[in-house]
Amino acid sequence: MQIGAAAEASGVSAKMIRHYESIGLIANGARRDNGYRDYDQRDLHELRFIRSARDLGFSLEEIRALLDLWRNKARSSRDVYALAARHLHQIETKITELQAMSQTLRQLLHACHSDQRPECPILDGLGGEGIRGVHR
Amino acid sequence: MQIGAAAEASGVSAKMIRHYESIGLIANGARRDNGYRDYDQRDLHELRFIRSARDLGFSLEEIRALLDLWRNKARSSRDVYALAARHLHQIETKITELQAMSQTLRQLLHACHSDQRPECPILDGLGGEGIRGVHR
DNA sequence: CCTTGACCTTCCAATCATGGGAAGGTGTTG
DNA sequence: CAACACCTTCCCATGATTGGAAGGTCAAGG
Repeated sequence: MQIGAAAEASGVSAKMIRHYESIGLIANGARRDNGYRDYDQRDLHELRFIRSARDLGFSLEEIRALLDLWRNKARSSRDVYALAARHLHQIETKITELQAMSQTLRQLLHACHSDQRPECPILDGLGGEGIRGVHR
Repeated sequence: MQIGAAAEASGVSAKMIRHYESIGLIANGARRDNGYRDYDQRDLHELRFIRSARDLGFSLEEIRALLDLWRNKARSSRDVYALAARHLHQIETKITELQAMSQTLRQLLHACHSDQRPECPILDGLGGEGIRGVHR
């Protein structure tokens, strides 16, 4: 299986497959005589794993750790749980931040007449001292 | 007012103030004889505006547009509203995506025993075919 | 036999917002 | 005069991904 087919089947672009290989996330796999990369079902499984983890927002470093656990038969599910729980917490923190932003934005939008006149509470709000957008 | 004081007062780092200047987000302002940048209350107001907009998640390109509107006395609040509304929509989309991720993660975490054994529904879920994390 | 087109290879660059650090100038204080 | 706290410009790194250039490989069709 060439890289294009593996990309198609896994949902990971050929570009990214090469990149993951270059940073050591996946092993430098088999090559054919012509130098083309060759993928089997095992590789495909790994790529799909990565794809799923990316879809859940795990960083490549987190995925590196997840792959280590996945490959390690002597792992404890506690370690996996801890990693995933930490990530969930990050996501929830992010959601909270975004909700604070969206709430402030909605208030500003609500105060704005949205007509042809220049007066605008949105600009006034941004120009004022200090927006509660959490962040930084 | 030197750049350090302006940074302190605006919440925008000196590094970023120079950067904003270099990309034309703020004007190439006044310099003293020694070459040091010099800031007044007007500049400070602008920096605070940028800082607030960043806190609300606006990109620098969106902020560029907002600043244009802010400086333009003949603006219509409708244009400001449209820009902000578009941004709010992006944020809400992002929140929805993150909520989908967090829900899937919570389900996986809930199924995991989190003990010393290797069996782990989290890894199984990631290895399975297709995670509903929205995204990409 | 040669061309076309669809693959593949490596390498370099761009994105976005920010920070780190080097190498050097300026200015005040002890 | 030295120490220190500023400032200047310039280059590089981050994270994940994409784009593109320049070139090799291979099968089908004229």
